[in-house]
Amino acid sequence: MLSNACKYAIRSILYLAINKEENKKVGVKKIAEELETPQPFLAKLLQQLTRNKLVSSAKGPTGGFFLDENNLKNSVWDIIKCIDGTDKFDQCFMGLSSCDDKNPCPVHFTVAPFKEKLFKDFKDKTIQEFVDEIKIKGRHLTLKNLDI
Amino acid sequence: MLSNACKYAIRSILYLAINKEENKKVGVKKIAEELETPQPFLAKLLQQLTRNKLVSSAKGPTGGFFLDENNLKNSVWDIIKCIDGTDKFDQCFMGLSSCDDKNPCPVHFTVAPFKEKLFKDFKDKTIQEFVDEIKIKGRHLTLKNLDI
DNA sequence: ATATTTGAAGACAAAAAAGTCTTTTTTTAC
DNA sequence: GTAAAAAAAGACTTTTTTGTCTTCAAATAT
Repeated sequence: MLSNACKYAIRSILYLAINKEENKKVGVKKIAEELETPQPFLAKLLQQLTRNKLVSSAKGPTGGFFLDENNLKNSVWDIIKCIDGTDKFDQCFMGLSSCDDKNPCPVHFTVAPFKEKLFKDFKDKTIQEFVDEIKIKGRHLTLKNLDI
Repeated sequence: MLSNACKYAIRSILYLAINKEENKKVGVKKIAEELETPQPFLAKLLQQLTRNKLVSSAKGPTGGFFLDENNLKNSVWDIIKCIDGTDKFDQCFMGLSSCDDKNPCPVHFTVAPFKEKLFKDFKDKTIQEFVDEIKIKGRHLTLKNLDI
């Protein structure tokens, strides 16, 4: 559903939001290690996110990526729009060019409510709200902290 | 979620099941036209499905593809296994290598019930049953018969 | 028998996605 | 001021997906 690129992007931003501290910036290297993603590939993604004002960055030593107040007001949906675009979410699960409640494909009524719920999760909540919920409910983004 | 290849394959088989008549075979050309898919690409897929006994075929004039009784006993899941494999269904929506009820990613509890339902739709019902339901409930696979 | 029609098979090509590498620019610490 | 550290930018490569083309094999109608 989402490309690798998009998954990396979402997780990066949630990571930055969760680990946000005043004046702290995080380098690609660190983020890539934590999320276990290919570093140069992630670097490109972070640049794209920065260009689109979903992430903030600073060059030079002590530089890195971080989220400012405005960045935190975006939604996960904004990230998806930036990296993957949202066309694929409008498309029929079985590939029909017209599939809706009136002319449903065989799995339309299984897929439609799911999309509805997922959209709600992604569109309505800001990154900040998403992260607050993650912290309360204990969701995770990386395997690093899991003691097994 | 599903590749184009897989969508074409599923729709082809459902098409053959819906339009099944005694001793009638359908050529790739006809199927590709009806489903509006690239013909040579679909031909390869049908060959793959035939090799895996999900579809039956006959060469020569009046030849073509069709479903025998055994073919109708397969499930949509069998088609997915044949074309895409099922790994992607086991993977986390956000790309975490371990994501389950105990260590859920942020959208785990939105995605999990959907997968559950979708699996049920795809695994439990045979093609025959799937098609019976399609016929009763009036689902569609092509745009050809829709008068707008 | 043979021409024709159809699927089978595999090589080939194009496009998209994923990922790498190198160079440049900016900034900070010394 | 200079060296080092970081992001920015863009060219490049690899892999996967999607799709085409050509040749071969089988079966049928005549």
